Amino acid sequence: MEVRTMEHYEMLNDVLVNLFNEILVIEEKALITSEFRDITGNDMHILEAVGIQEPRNMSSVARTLSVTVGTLTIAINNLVKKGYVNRVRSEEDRRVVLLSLSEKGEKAFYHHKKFHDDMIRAITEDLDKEEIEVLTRALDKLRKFFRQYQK
Amino acid sequence: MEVRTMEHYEMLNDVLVNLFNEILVIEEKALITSEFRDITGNDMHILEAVGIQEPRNMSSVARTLSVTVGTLTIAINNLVKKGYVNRVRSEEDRRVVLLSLSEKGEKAFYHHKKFHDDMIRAITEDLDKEEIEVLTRALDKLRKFFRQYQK
DNA sequence: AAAAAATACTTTGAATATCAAAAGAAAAAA
DNA sequence: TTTTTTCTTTTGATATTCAAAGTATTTTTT
Repeated sequence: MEVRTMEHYEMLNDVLVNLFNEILVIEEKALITSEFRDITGNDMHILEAVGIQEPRNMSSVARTLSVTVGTLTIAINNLVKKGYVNRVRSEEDRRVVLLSLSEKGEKAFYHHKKFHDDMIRAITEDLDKEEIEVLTRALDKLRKFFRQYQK
Repeated sequence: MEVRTMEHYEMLNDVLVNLFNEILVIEEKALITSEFRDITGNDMHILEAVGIQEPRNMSSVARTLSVTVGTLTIAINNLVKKGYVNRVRSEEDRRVVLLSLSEKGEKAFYHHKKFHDDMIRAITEDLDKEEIEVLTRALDKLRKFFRQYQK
């Protein structure tokens, strides 16, 4: 293995070992500002899954988050109590619970989104179009690797 | 924002929003094989922090993991009970506890390392030297972004 | 139409993770 | 020799998670 490649290996390994493990913690610190001081990083993750599109039911949100529906129920209890999420029984099928973001929840959602935008800007700042293309391709490979390894 | 760029934005955003959140879950599934069925992803993370170098004390490992020493004590109790970690009082300073990996712990450590190696290989396989360069640079920026945002 | 099965969700009980604060033991400083 | 500091563990409280049991509603079968 030549030196140059070795450096890249070390770099990538460091990212995998350290950065990914730190990201959730750091992200949480960055997100939980004075305005949204009563929600955790986990909560924010749930708000993101509930999203700003059509209301979603419990099962589908749980699937997105890879948790059981029981686990989600507890988390949603909290978010409803804190006023971030609306929980409404469906009229068509009264077994179904529909989740949506309250105004406060949407605010938090957009606050989070801004963090991601900032992050993407930071990453792509000094990259030209072609380089961004390369980066996108590499990350896509990373994703495929994970999704395939899952099996 | 032009269409091409928008696509990349979506792509990068998806990676940041979903992939990073999934990675730890997927990694855990991939790692907890029949051989190491009694440890969690969190355990594996701790084994990684204890590492295969010189024995480390509680405080320093806790700092690496960004948890309190009390939290680490509990986790180490488990790992010692399961036979992955050796916990020895230092002779020089009898307040200090020195942690090291047992043979079983080292095996798990290398198993984990192999996963990372596979992943890096998968990512870099189809990329030429220049492309790897771009990827490395972008990830380095991502790392800097996070470390700086932390303040 | 009634009974049985399936579906969507909540509740419960147990395990694990986490922190802050208190407590214990040993070393360093005064 | 006290006092203070350092390193670790313990304790009590809160949160997250899952599997399994329970509830309510809808769909399917008989």
